[in-house]
Amino acid sequence: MAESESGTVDLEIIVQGAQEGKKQELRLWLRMLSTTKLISQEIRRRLRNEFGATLPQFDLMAQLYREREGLRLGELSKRTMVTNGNVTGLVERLEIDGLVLRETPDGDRRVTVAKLTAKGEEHFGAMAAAHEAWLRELMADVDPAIIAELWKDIGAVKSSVNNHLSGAAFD
Amino acid sequence: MAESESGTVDLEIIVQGAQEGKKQELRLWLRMLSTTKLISQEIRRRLRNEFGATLPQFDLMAQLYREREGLRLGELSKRTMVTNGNVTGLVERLEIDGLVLRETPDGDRRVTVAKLTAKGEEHFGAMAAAHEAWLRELMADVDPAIIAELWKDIGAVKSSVNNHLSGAAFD
DNA sequence: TGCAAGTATTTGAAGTATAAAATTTAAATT
DNA sequence: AATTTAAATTTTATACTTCAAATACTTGCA
Repeated sequence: MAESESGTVDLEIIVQGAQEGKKQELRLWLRMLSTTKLISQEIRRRLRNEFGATLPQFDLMAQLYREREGLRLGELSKRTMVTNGNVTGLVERLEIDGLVLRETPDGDRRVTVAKLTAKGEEHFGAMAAAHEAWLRELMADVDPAIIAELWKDIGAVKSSVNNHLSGAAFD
Repeated sequence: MAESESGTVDLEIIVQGAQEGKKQELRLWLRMLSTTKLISQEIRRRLRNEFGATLPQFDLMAQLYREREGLRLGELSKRTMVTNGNVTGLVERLEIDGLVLRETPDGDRRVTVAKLTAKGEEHFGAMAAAHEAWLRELMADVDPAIIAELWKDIGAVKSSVNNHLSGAAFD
């Protein structure tokens, strides 16, 4: 913050800062994107090889696991950030595998509620334990303090993004 | 749950630390994933509305833009983290739109090189400028120092993940 | 009562994604 | 030269993705 004294040192920093600062967000985004892709691909591969499941199916089941009474498809769509039309097919396939079941409540026949079957709960339990261990393994070289800081700072990014969206959608 | 009279303080901290630390990586991953999805969806929407392009197409063109002589499809696959088979269709559609062209070099007829057409370069140039501005806008509320730190720390995560992959693939 | 307006889900079309098998061409062996 | 091995891409099959339009049901209100 010292612009004082002789005054030439900071000029360099300012000039450089202006150039770099311009693309800083882009660089961060590209790195976030490639890192997320990398992890996703690895998790996807392991889910497939060890449990015969896909990542979207895992995500969907994770939501149902913590709401044992089940969830409406629309609510499932919001929580998984998957479009409505997509949830339909996802639940359909899981129902065929006997992991999820659909039912229409008496009150409102427009609604479909999806919930895990006993088989689904058991299956997901095993996957969730492995999934958590995989993440610890993949991030093993990162200092826990850094992990905590990243969690906080990415939260700030998320808030900013949420404040500048063009359409709808919130967190 | 105290195990001894005198030495219980640290134990609690340790136990709690172990519990929390256990899921820290999972929490970070979930936040990274949801934030990345959020930004992707917004970028996707804007690319579609303002340029009639998709995100994968944009990514692919970005690679070709910085390699004016063109790239082999295999190389394109690595750089975009998109599978081989998928690159084929992606390039095919871009060729139909006249943004990309394919050619087979004389030396090796197994190879296909894709490069941007003049129209493709012009089109991408406009998109890239907008894209960069969008990211600055979306992250506008985040302190530049935090952006820089995130870039560095996510780099550490990426390295760790690369060191613990089960199959192949590097950065 | 009756129908316009709203809500919840499904369907359809085009594109993107993966893994794995198949194809084509090149290089290395024998 | 014929055979094997390897490399680069395409094809195939299935799943996931989005957006937009269609369907089915509910509600509010004249």
